Amino acid sequence: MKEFKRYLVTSALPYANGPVHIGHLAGVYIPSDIYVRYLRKKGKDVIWVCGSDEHGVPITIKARREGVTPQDVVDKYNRIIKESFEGLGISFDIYSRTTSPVHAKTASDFFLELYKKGEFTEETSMQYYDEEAGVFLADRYITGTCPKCGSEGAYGDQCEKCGSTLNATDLINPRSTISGSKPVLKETKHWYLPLDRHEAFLRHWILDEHKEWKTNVYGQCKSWLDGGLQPRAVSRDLNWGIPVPVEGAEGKVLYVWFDAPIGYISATKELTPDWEKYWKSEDTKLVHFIGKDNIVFHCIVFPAMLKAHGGYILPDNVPANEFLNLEGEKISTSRNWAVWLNEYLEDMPGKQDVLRYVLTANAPETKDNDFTWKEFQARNNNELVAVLGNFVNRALVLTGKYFEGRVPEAGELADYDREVLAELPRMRASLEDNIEHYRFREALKDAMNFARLGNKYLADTEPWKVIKTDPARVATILNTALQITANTAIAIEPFMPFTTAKMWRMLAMEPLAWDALGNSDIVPAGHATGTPELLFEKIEDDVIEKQLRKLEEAKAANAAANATVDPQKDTIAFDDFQKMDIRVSRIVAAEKVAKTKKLLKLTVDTGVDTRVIVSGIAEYYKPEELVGRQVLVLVNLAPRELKGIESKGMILMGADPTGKLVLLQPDNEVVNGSVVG
RNA sequence: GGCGAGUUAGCUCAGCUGGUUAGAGCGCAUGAUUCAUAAUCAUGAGGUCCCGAGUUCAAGUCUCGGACUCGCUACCA
Repeated sequence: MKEFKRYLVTSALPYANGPVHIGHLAGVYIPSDIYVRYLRKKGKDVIWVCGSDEHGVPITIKARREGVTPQDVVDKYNRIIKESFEGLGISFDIYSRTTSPVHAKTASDFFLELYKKGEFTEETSMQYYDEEAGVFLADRYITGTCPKCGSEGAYGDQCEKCGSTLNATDLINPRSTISGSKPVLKETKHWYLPLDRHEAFLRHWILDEHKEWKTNVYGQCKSWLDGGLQPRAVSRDLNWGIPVPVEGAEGKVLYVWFDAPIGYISATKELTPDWEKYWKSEDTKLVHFIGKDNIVFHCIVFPAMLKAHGGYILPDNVPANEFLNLEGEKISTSRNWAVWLNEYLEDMPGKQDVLRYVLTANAPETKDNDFTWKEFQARNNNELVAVLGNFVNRALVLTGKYFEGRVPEAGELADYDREVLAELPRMRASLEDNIEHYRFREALKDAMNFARLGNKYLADTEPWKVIKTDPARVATILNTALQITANTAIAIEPFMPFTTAKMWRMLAMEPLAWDALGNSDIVPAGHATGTPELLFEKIEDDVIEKQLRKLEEAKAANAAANATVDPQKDTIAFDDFQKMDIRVSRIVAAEKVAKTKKLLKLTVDTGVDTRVIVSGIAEYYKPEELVGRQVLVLVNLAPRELKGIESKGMILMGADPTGKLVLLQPDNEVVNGSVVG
């Protein structure tokens, strides 16, 4: 195995358009914090960088919606995110931001270097341009009528009513959301990073040289590589971001995906003048902690950028986690279904380590996992209070009671004492092995086993009984118990730093180094311990119920806000309506269209004729449920070919605000072909 | 539909390159104990290892087929 002299750890840059929630923590920030705290404690040369990702279209949209500048938005969330990370003890060496001047220069230079080396290709295309505002319009800045379902308010990249992916140029009657004016098509030039050029290299580097990567990461990479890599645009027409630093690129900025990972480099530069030692020495171990949505960027795109630039090292590992659900449902910012870190810190003061513990114990390391408040309560009460808190309390209370708080001298060790103490180095080895292989759930169990061992030791040796007959033996027992206590404090530190600090205070000791772990002579005899306090307190039902209520309320409030009905469309003449020929028709046959998820091929008797209509309702209706039913059909819609089948007409459906579709059918059976109007 | 990941005790998960009675934590039951935040310790119950076929002396572990869950991707009036 390769020997590394130093470590460079990065964590995915949080996007600065909202606070951080438990999903982010469990997936990325807590695992990386554990890893880094462990390395530091071992005395390794390690730096850990992170920061806010502050560019990109969603931030500009949020700013516009709130009537503030993009800078205001990112300032606000950068502050909230940074403070709440600090509150939870997430110990970055630097938390920077992609709007920093150092980053602007770094990203700009990076682009220029690739540009000079001929690593980009250029392509010219037609895009919408707002003449009033004088800017090219990103897809999200254009609305219009959806060419597919005809509803108003579709965006340039997607119609949220029907879910279609669109090209901005397909929109009927497009309008700029900035000025409201009608945009014009104008030529624009963009730069692309031809990932396909790096495919052979990436294939070898990942598939041959990094078989040890987690299966989800390796599999995802293989999937992308096997599918063939495409050139990716690195620039966009936007006025929020880092300007493309070449001539003729006015009004163009670096695309966020290109800009953001360079943020790791910029942050390192801001942190230390020695940054090159970390980024450009083969004996540095680079590790990217990310969520599964970021795999392609950190395993394919960013390495390709670094390779194309030259001089940079590539990641040794990319431990990506899966997603965390909340009470059985996907965490969703837009539906406000989340536990936000900043709110947790306010609602549960002093309970940072409880959250750190629960999210580590239940981390989505191999598959999506579920966070429930009930489990949070159970883990706190049955594991932290009962096992860890209780053991530490017992050891110290007994010492206080029998030896006035002074660590007693150990006499001759019994065989059993030696057996128990011999466990300590073994447990340390397992703990280290698990952390170094990014198995933090298992590692946490190892750490907790120190406290379990202590509880068992006390139960087996029964000092409260022995004290009556053999106080000297009790001195040995409690000395041993206190050695285990100090070991526990060291073992849990990467996971629960606040608790460890409390334990040193209770032991009245300076924190011991990682190297002390596994030893049984680390608490000196005669030392006076401090006053025992409770490490954790029980969490009662009402606290949990309050959190559950809070979630339900947020969800209800959000549903109410989203239930808004579209405003009425423009008035039309009777003639316009008359043009539509809607008939009551009967579905006579239905089958799934092969190789699609949503499409059904329906054969309908319209009274006029029997024809085929392809409809995207497979997610809501099974074919056999439909046969025999009467529905309303727009029969004179221009035919359209879908998946090679000519679809003649449209089944009329009702759509609720979430986009769910329902059939409309006549109150009574009527003859097929009956006119609707 | 294509691709990736997952499916092991009531719950959350370990089980590496196939090899004795399939493991852990929590929960549950019984017992012990009282130093400790009714905490702890011991013992036990509980598993057609998603289903089916195959390879093998031997399969949770390998191969093929299928089901379901999650993600990426394509198609959608």
